[in-house]
Amino acid sequence: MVVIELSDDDVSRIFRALADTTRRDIVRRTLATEVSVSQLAAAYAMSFAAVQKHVAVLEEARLVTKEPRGRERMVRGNPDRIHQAQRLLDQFEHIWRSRIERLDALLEEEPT
Amino acid sequence: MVVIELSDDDVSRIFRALADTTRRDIVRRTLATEVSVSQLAAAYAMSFAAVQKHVAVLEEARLVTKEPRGRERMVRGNPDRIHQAQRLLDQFEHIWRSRIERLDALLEEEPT
DNA sequence: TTCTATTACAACCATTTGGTTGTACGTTAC
DNA sequence: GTAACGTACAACCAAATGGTTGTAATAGAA
Repeated sequence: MVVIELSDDDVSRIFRALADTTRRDIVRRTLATEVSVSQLAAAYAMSFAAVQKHVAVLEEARLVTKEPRGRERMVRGNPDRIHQAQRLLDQFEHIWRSRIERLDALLEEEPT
Repeated sequence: MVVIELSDDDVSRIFRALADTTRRDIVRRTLATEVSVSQLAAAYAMSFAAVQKHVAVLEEARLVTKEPRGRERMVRGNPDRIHQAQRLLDQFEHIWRSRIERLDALLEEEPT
């Protein structure tokens, strides 16, 4: 696992990309199996172009990759990126935990 | 820990709220210590009203709570909600892992 | 070659977002 | 009581978002 430093904009792009039901569903599908853009488009009640745009947003966030296969573009979910997002949330939990530790330390202080 | 069922809109709201640098910073600050809205506002190069709106977005996503204290409104980060977001990402990883298992099973199949 | 499927991309539109300023209101301090 | 502080909220604005339709290019099938 290569540890990549995420810029603030990267982080925003990742969460932004995940903030849409259709896009989350696309991530699920492309993590489960490899599918073409047109196969994805067939699954949703919206135009092909709309789905194409959703895939583009996910691609910019690097949550999926697109690979040409004949005339199709196969979309693959990127589990590494999901993992990175998880680690971001971990950092929040660390902040919270260290707060609790500080409070505990206060309570344990000997009254002078 | 109470396990709450998150609606699709809830999930969108959570990720949407986290898709902004200022808001992520507010979450960090309010997980670390309790701060008033005006204290938060003082930390950023934008108007009080703008920060107020950011807090409102976080509040709608239940990532923070606001509690009146005198004339101030104290903002507290909600670690439970962060945890829920983490579990959402966990689900994506499960999908990925079960794909790998399927592929492994295929490879292990006896050629007939 | 010709037809069809898949994709790319531009132009357009309504709504949302992230910011602003201004005004009003309750609370604390003097 | 009055001034200052902290908040709420409305109105406004530019830019981004999520959708549409239409057109063009490329690859595969007939």
